Amino acid sequence: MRLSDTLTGEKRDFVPLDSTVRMYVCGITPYASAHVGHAMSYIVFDVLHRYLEFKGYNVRYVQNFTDIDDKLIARAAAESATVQELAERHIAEYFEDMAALNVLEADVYPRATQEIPKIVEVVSGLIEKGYAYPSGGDVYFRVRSVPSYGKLSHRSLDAMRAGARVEVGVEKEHPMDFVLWKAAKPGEPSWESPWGPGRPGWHIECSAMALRYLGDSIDIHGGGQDLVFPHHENEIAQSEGFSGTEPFARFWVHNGLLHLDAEKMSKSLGNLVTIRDALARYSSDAIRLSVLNAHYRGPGYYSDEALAGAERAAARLRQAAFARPVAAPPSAATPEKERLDPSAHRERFIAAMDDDLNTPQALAVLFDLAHDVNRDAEAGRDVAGAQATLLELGREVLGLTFEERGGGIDDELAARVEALVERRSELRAAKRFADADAVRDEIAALGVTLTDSAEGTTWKMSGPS
RNA sequence: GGCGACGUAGCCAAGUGGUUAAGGCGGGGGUCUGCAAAACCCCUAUUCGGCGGUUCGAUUCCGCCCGUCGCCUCCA
Repeated sequence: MRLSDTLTGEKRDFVPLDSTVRMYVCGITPYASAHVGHAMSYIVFDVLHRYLEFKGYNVRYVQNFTDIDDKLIARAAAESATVQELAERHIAEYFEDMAALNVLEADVYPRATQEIPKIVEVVSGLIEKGYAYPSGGDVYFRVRSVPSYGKLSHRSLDAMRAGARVEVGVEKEHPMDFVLWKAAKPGEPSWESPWGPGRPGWHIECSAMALRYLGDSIDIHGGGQDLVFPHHENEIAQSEGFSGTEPFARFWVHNGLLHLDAEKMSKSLGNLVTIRDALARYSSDAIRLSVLNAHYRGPGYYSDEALAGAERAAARLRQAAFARPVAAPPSAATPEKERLDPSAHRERFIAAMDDDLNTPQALAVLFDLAHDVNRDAEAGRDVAGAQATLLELGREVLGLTFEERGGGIDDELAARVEALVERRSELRAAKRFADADAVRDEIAALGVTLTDSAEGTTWKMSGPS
């Protein structure tokens, strides 16, 4: 398959270093609930993860939690909780959110606070090699020691320095030098180190964890586009400086950012919708479909209109996957020509995914397949094999569940609806249609939609309000 | 200001130097139904922001312009 690499700006053939693909994706800083922008990113990398395994690769997937930083400290203080309590709560919530979105688990979820020895080792190594220097209890990375600094984000130190918002710290040699280790302030969580009590700076934890769990050279390093600079740029400087191995990551994969009302969604702007908010209104499949409908490198857009449309689209795939042929049930005796052969669709799907994870195109193939399944099922042909392919590709590769949004119906309501449905059926049998329609209106007022068929009447909760 | 991305039907969104420019939503028509709903089927861009250029031929390559957005500060 071909994959885009932010560093070279090229789309190249992806070949892992050895039989196991090493993939590291930056995780969250657990100081608040994850929002749908996070959902977009982790769904994208989930699909990459799934597709690599679908292709037969072994994947070792590492995703971190940066469970110590300024915002965590500030938020914990505001809530009179410890940093650890706050982090644990949001990490637990994150796992629930990901499970609800049908995101497969990574193999390792290291946490910054549990990797202090490795972090200290990396910082020490960087000092020894001249890439870093202690200063007043802090330790800084010396950006001028890396001539290629800026190679990922395609900018030069001079250009960055020209930026008006860079402040020169008194204890730094260069304004772009960034902190590896921060001296502890009173009351803050801290760990012992050769430079005194302190805590890791922002970027170092990812270098330490990637080096520890995946080695000096990894195949894929992923994250949102907003991490390209400074986070990933600094990770490269730290990791390559420490290990002496280039490249630290062979493919840098960045997803575009999710927008809400024409602006990117972010914690700092406050314009966010949490994953729980979204899941309360839309199915996991709808959320995934809305993400995968656009290429991962471009921006995504969250809106009720888009999600409602995706919900309908999800229902369309589900319908086709479980549609029953109108004629005789399929059997082994079914002539070849009376069967829908999905192999061409399958090839097109794989070709699309092979081309830098072109999920919009892959999805289009699935919709084409759904269309053919419906048409042929109507004509009485055997579509079982095609349906199996639809389910297989949708579930295994795209992480769709083909299930409706679950839960939310209590027994009392169900009993009431059942009784009303029964009454309406009796009225219909008696051809008292006006009365039957009145009952239907009553049922509709409860937020329930009825579906009549030859086998009887079924009901379900209407779509999101 | 520097660097970068993008502008395709009512909306979302793939894609290609040249036969009919994917797919989804929405909309229109039809099948089914007591009527509906749901579901399914059919239809729905002579055209790809604007102006030039290269070319036999450009939506696709180049230049300029207009517009939107991102990064340069915490962010997936």
